[in-house]
Amino acid sequence: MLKIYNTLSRKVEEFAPISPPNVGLYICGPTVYDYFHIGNARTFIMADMIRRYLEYKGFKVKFVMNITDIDDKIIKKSVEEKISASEIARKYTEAFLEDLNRLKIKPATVYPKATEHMDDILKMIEILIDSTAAYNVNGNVFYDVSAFKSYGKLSGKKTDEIEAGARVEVMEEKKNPLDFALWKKSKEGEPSWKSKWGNGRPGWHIECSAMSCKHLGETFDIHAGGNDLIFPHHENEIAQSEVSNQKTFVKYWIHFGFLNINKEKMSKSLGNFFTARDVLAKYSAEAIRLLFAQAHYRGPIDFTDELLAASEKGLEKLTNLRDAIESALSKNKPGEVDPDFNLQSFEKRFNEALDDDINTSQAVAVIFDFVKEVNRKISEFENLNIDFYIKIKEFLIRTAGNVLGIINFDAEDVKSDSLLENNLIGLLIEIRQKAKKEKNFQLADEIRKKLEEYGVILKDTKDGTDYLKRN
RNA sequence: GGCGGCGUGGCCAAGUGGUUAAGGCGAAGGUCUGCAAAACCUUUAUGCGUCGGUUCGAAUCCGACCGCCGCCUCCA
Repeated sequence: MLKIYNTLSRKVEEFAPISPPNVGLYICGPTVYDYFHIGNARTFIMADMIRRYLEYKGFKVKFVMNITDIDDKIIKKSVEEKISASEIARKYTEAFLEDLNRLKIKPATVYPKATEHMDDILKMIEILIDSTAAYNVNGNVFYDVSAFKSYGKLSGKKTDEIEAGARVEVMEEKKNPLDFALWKKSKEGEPSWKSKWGNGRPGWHIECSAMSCKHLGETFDIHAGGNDLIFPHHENEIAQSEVSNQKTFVKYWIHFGFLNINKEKMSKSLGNFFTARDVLAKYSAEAIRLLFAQAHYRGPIDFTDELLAASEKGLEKLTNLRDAIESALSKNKPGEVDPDFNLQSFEKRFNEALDDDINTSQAVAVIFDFVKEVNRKISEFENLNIDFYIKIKEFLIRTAGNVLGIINFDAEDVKSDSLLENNLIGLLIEIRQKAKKEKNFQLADEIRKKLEEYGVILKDTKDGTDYLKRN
């Protein structure tokens, strides 16, 4: 039974979806005005792992990730770069989808865009005005926080205390400093949409309420996002949706910890960030995912090169085993030994770890324990039967592959697919073999070293020399 | 000021009342090897921020203190 921490109740709860086996999962996607950074990537990756685990458990997940493609920041950027706002949005939406793909994040079921949901947004604002939870001042429409008694239930904030903090934006048009914009009047030359209240564009919070309702219904299972969205963004979503639909908005709220740089939050405003692209240029997606999986999703991670390098190194344990499995399976030389190997116990431990509030760190430990145990069997017995290799391969694909996304068995870099290349490498291996026999180790080592420079790694085993390609 | 969280080996990190405190990186020694690589074996926290308390028993519960971070404003 999966248990998960719910920000709303501040407790670990049993996960019981509204209409099993279906699960609705919504996550706040990016505002597309720039490349996203590796801290954003943590949220996307952890949501992806939760989604994949739910699917592993047999749930049918509808995964919705919105794209905010109209916003003040996009307009600002379009002025700076002298390109239209829609062109900025288009460019960074494309980059966003590309980066998700490179991070091995499974595509969402839908990526709704704000600009394509104007009717839904306008309709929701109208309902809010009709129910007196919103008011129009000269073409700006605001949500009236005092209209929603439960305001603050997610963040644990009380409206009077927030006002005491006096750090909220004060606008003369607002009745209450906490009120937030649902519809913003557009200035001359800015992108705008027609509405009853004049030309303008939607506020940030209302988009998520309108789009999640459209794609997942008035009440859905899981809403996830970064810690910093709890207040005000998610609080405001609750206020809008629960007043306009008169129903509970979301059953489980999940929030992810930050990625820090020198113990400080990584953020665009502090400028202390690396884009996901920067990091992907130096490290593999699998290493990034392993790094995130090794910590608890709610805690902070201090991001450093050393940590990523360590993850990259740890990953080699996994890829080395993968290569050994593929090599054994391709040899077509079935052995007879059927080792005593309790695969179920590993699968059980893996499940228990993730069932316990998505303890990915524990799950990773199970995978490494498994790798060690398999390697032990491989070094203990010379010819293990094919059945054993097939079973352990399937286990790794199911768990480390499909759920955690830290290993890929479809990698084309294991062996070359070019016959000529294979033959040439085979020839060099033969020559090296002869050199070794004649104790010409200098030549043998030179061949090995040169091939390594070209990305071909030789491994001397009892049966001869094996090789694999890496770049 | 309000609310939330954190402090575990050289580094990262799980564990939140009960056998020898997971796992990864690093380090040392060994097996295998011509040498490597990989893999395996052994070693690497009598102790979990500090001081008290509860308990037969605490990293785990309670109290105080020290240190660090986040949200309260656009931010994953």
